Amino acid sequence: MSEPKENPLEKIASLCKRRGFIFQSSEIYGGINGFWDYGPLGAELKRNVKELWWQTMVLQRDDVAGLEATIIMHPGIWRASGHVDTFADAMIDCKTCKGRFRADQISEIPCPQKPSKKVSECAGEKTAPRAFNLMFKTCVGPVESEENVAYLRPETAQAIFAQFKNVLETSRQKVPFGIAQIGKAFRNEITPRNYTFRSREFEQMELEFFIRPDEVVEAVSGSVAAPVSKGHPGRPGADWGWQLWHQYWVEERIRFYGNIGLPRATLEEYWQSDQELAHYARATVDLLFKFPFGTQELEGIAARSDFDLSQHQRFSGKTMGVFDDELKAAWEKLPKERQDALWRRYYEHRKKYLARMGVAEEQAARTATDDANGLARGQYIPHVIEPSAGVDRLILALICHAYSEDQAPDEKGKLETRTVLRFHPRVAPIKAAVFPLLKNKPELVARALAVRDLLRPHMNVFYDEAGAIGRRYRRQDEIGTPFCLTIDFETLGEKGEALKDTVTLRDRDTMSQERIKIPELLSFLLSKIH
RNA sequence: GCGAGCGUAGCUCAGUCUGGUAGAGCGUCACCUUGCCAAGGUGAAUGUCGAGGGUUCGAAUCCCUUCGCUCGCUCCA
Repeated sequence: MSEPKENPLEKIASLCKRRGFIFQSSEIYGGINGFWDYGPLGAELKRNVKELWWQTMVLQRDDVAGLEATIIMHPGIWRASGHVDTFADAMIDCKTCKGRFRADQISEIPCPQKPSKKVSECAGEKTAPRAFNLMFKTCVGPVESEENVAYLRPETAQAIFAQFKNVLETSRQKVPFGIAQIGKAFRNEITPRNYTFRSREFEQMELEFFIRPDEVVEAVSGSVAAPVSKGHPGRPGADWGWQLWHQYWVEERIRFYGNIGLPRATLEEYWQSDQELAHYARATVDLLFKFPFGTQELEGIAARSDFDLSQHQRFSGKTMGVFDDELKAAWEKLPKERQDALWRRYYEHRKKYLARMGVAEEQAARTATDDANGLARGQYIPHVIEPSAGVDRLILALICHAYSEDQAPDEKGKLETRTVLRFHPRVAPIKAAVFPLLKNKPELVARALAVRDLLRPHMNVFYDEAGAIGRRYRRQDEIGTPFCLTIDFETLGEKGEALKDTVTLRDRDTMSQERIKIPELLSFLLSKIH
């Protein structure tokens, strides 16, 4: 109880609170489980990360468009996505064996303690069936009733699918292209754990990248390029099928993490096995980070086939298909046997999907035939590659990775522990701190404020004149500020013309100092933070 | 949801067993000092001891409830 904290996560949580990165939500009322607030520095850090993602995924590309959808949507969306069914099972707990079972399965599942008997027959004391819904529920309109129940979205992805046609028509994009969104999502987790890692309210950065089905690629390009090696496959080609697109996005995402200070070596790629894959997924790669509490997922890059758009097409009755004039033109020129082969493959995929979703055999065959006939008219439902990242767990990963303690000599040469957040300058909440060497010298203060004002329009800078200079450096180390600028008597020209108008530039990681001319400061710092 | 442990200042913790109404270190703020890596001096602010209820003349301390945190189960589309 009185032991000093050794768990790194506890040290990090203390630092985050002490310095204003992360607070517990509603703390003055005792807190609320699974909800976290970002303080001044955390808010800057998160803004930087989201801005970099948006820059990388949307603004610096010409094949991705943005979207910002509502949190509350038509409940039909969650029926189509499967969330209402899979989230809303009635569960029964056994007080004897501590097991939890779906109420509709207790006569099939064997009791964990007495496997000879089914759960419904064993002697364990059981609770009444309880609704177990992981989606937050609310009512639209002032009257609370079953008819106006709505849910807070448990993921941002579905809004992208629901608005797919609107975006397609207004953005002047053609498949392959993507729709990106950053936004809040809500899950009523049973056990929020591990600091902010699994929260009930969290933010996602998701891209749904729509591609041609392989049959269409083959019809248009003659063949589907196969992945040849590991690593980034380079610039996208017209003959890429889903496998290359999937590999491309895995590598693009790893690059992104490298650019914000999580190099490849800090991540682990985990390819889900066939047993783990969701039934509609063709492949899913999780990008994992080694948190102090275990190696956990930061992002999943899933090849989701045409499942999502197909579901919304079936449930909404609106077509989610696209018209592709290249396909139409190419199809006409294909020899009959190639047409038939591609038709057959597309037909089988569609029929398999429909059958799995419970569509009757005959109806499935009819619908799949219609779908396959669409190919000749240039019509198909796009497939999708989904890189989906959690912002808050990325923030936590950045802080955990940045956190370090090293030994630095103090004034008397004694070694002291120095706590440093080694953020990449791109994400650091404060880019540069500006100090007058002494605060009781008005010339130094005035000059320091002038340097602050020079930089402030371009980056987040922090001015500090309180305390000894060493203490001010250490304060900035602890919040991850990469550069400190000290205005001293050399700056004022007291040590000769050569040093006039230069400042001390102190580096957070090496603690080394160099002189830099004030007119060169801005371009130097911008080169480091961009 | 179940079981165990914990909750005292911004942070880390002492005080709880043996009821007598709150402390330390660090941090923060102000002033002085300070010529480049947590220096020194003086002063200050901050706790309904997680919350609610009970026992008692008196509760941080004992009891109950509740909320929160941690760990183990469970769950994890």
